[in-house]
Amino acid sequence: MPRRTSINNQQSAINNRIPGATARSNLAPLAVADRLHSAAIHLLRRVRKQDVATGEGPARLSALSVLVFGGPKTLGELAAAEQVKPPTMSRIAAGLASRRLAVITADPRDARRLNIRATPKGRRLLQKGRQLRIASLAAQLDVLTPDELHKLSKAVEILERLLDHWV
Amino acid sequence: MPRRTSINNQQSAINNRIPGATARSNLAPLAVADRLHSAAIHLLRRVRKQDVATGEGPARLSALSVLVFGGPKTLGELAAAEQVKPPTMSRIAAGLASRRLAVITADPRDARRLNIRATPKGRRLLQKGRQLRIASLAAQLDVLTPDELHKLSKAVEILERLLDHWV
DNA sequence: AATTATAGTTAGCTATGCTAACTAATTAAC
DNA sequence: GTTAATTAGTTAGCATAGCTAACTATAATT
Repeated sequence: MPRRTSINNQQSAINNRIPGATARSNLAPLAVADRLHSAAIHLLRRVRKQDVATGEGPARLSALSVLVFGGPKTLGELAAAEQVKPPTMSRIAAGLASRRLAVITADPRDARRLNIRATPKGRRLLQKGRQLRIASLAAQLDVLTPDELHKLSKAVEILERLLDHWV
Repeated sequence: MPRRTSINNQQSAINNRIPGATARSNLAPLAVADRLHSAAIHLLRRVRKQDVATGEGPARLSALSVLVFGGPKTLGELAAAEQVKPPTMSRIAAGLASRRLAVITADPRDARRLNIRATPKGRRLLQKGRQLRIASLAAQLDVLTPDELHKLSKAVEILERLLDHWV
């Protein structure tokens, strides 16, 4: 089987290859951006395969993750965090509630608002799924030398800082 | 606004936080896997925002990308590349054809097969979208020092090698 | 020639995204 | 303190994107 030079998927869409370089100064950032982008796509595509084991769709897992790690949220906050519109989150939240992964209660201070929080069951399911993802990635990292792992770790630090300041 | 320690989205689902370390030897891989995973999620989530400008959904953009960078494919090949089932790809391909982003022809050698190839219009649309993604990422990388950029580049090399040998 | 295997399609389901139009509750104006 | 405006979610209805099961058509085998 020939190795594909470019792969894409549902979570990614646009991909590889070197763009036409314009100014001299940003040639390097463009090239690194291109390869980093591609690597991120392929990496997530692979770890995401573990998610089927949870029996839940990506939107629910993602919203649940925000609830588990970010604490209770109103529907609007959850929609904003997930970058979806309120009607979409309305259905996702209802789905989580129907599966007993979250509970939805009225806000005592403002009857318009809904408070949504993860249940212990939701927490367990999320942790299990997340563990599968991380474990599958860690298993791959295991072949690296300590030096490579260290370099990778340092690069992640750079990325974390970048993401922190991203507009 | 407080910074969320963990974010997730449609393309990601499961996320951050340090898992319970078990054996001593794989503590580091697990920790790096965790942060790398999270960084990849956040990075793609941000660049993906550019995709709306293309006017096409993620599945179509992704399939189109395979066609543009990998050349013509049969429906089955495309389905395999995208990790979806044939009926799903059948509709995606029909969608691409209806938008004149790809053409579907019968294989002259085997009448059961369909040959799907990107049109010039499809190529242009993909390149435009991809450019927006890469440019938005490159713009962020631009704040890095040459040394940081170099370290990032080296880490991407490690990742590329890892992905190459991934089962 | 008959059977089996392969390539895609059709039908029908679920989930996930959207906008537009609505209800209900709160806040602001007067 | 009514009335008006704003805010929070829901409902309805549409499109996309995933699946399985059952089908058609073609090719390969026996």
